[in-house]
Amino acid sequence: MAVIEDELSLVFSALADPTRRAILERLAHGDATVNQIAEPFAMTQQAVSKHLKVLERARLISRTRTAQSRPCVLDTERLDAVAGWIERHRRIWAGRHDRLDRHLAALQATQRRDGETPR
Amino acid sequence: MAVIEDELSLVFSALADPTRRAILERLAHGDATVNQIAEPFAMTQQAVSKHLKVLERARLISRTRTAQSRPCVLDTERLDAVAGWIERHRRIWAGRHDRLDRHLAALQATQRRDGETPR
DNA sequence: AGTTTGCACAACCAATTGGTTGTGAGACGT
DNA sequence: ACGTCTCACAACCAATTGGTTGTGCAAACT
Repeated sequence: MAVIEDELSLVFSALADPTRRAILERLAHGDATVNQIAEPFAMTQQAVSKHLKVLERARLISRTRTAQSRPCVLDTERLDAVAGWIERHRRIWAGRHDRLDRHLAALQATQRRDGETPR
Repeated sequence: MAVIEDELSLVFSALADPTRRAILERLAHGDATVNQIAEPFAMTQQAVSKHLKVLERARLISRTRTAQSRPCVLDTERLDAVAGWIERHRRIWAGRHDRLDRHLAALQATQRRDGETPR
């Protein structure tokens, strides 16, 4: 339905998949080929290739052609945009909370664990 | 396909829609009823209601029942988790770019708090 | 009591997503 | 030259997404 999709939406939806986040974590430790990336996952090479295309479209990774392999490299710039958006809104919301002195929502802030369950 | 979806994926995919981000921006300026939220959008009230349900499932907003209206309130906590993820990865990636990759193994070991263990 | 307002549930629809298998191109090893 | 390895394209499929209309409940207004 969304023919044209803004950058932010592309990045967020690319990050909305555990497999793709795992791929990014893998790449954070060093560049890798498609097969190296695909190896730990319980899915076909083609499926991983699709995920890489999504990440590439969101410009979270870029790829070069070295002989017959297509090494994947992280692209930091995109993540800065997302971090910027988040930070802006965090600030607004934090301000709102101080002003309104709402319910003791601050108590929930002790929970800082984000569990991931890859397949 | 993803029957069980982790918190992070829920939040990211909730943020991956411009309409929903606009709703959050609207709510940042104050609580609002469904109709107030729906007013500026060129879509039906039911569609907005669906978006609100997505945001609620991602726990980016919470709702109370006040008489016949269902005011929406922002929930900051979730965004902290996302900001945390982003920040962690930004650091790793930044480190990768202006440092020697070899020495990073130690650093990333200390920063890995969300167990993404693909297998 | 009857009407209006605020909201959500249900059924439907087209487009997208995330996976599969099948296939084939291009670079490498021998 | 031949086989192998790396990777992506195409066709297909089920499930999900993002919208619609139709409907109906519950609270509020008159």
